[in-house]
Amino acid sequence: MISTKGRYALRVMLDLAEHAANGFVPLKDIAERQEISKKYLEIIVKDLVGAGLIKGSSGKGGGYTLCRKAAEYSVGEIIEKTEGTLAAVACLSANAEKCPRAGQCKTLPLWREYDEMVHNFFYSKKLTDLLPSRK
Amino acid sequence: MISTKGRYALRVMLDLAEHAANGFVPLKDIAERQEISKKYLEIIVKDLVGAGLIKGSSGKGGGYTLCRKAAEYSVGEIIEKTEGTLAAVACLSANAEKCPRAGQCKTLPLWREYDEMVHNFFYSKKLTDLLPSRK
DNA sequence: TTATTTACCTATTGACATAGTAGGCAAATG
DNA sequence: CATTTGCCTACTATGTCAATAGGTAAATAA
Repeated sequence: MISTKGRYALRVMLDLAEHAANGFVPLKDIAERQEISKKYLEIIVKDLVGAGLIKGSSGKGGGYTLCRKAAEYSVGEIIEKTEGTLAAVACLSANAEKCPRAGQCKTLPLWREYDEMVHNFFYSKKLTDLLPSRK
Repeated sequence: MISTKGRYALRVMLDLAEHAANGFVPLKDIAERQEISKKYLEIIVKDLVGAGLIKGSSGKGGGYTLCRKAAEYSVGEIIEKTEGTLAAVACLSANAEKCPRAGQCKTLPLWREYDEMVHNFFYSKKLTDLLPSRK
């Protein structure tokens, strides 16, 4: 299950994309618009900054802003960076130790297939796909 | 993420399907073949029995057996029954309280689409799809 | 009838993750 | 130099995960 961390991160990214014109967007504003505790968001944006997805600027007139254009972000990388992994089962997680039963495991191919499907789904979805199209 | 409970449940079901000819299969045998603690498996088969997927018989010559033919089980129902839900995000879980932001939530359609994809994937996969085809 | 084999039941545990909160320091601007 | 902002460490309550422990009940075979 995708936790609040990943889901909130996505909402923060969307909020930043929508207010990109304003330059740096203060976290306080995002917290109010998204109705999420600012304190909790601090943890999440820290991850996003650490992952190089957004950047922050201190002081008056500061806030956060995207590093790239909205269309260049996939939902997958946002979730993966904040959630830690996109893997659906522990055996397929990046830091998983090698399972001794892998060779004879009848379920492993299923998990692989699932994992690939999920990966494709989220990495083909761009941030702009979630934005309202302005005509 | 799909936990051990759902994954082990699937392996138990596959084991039962492979040894269906023998009638009731003792949990002890399954535990040994699958290299999973019998004690832990007890919890899992209890769920499976409760969900009406398998049935147990006490005493010598007893064990567990499938209620239907292997081809009539979808992987989805096995995981859903043992895992509690197949929902990828809390907002889409069956017992979720109505989110007041649902109307304006820009991410909800994404989760719905994802949820549908996952549901279709697992419900279209049958137990027999994971079994080696004997020629 | 009694020993054995099996399922089935309740309770408990340690480790870890989740979803935050609290209280500050550092930097930038007006 | 006061205010606004980001940034940092620490703490906590609650819950879930993955088991283990120690039984009772039922069915069968000797």
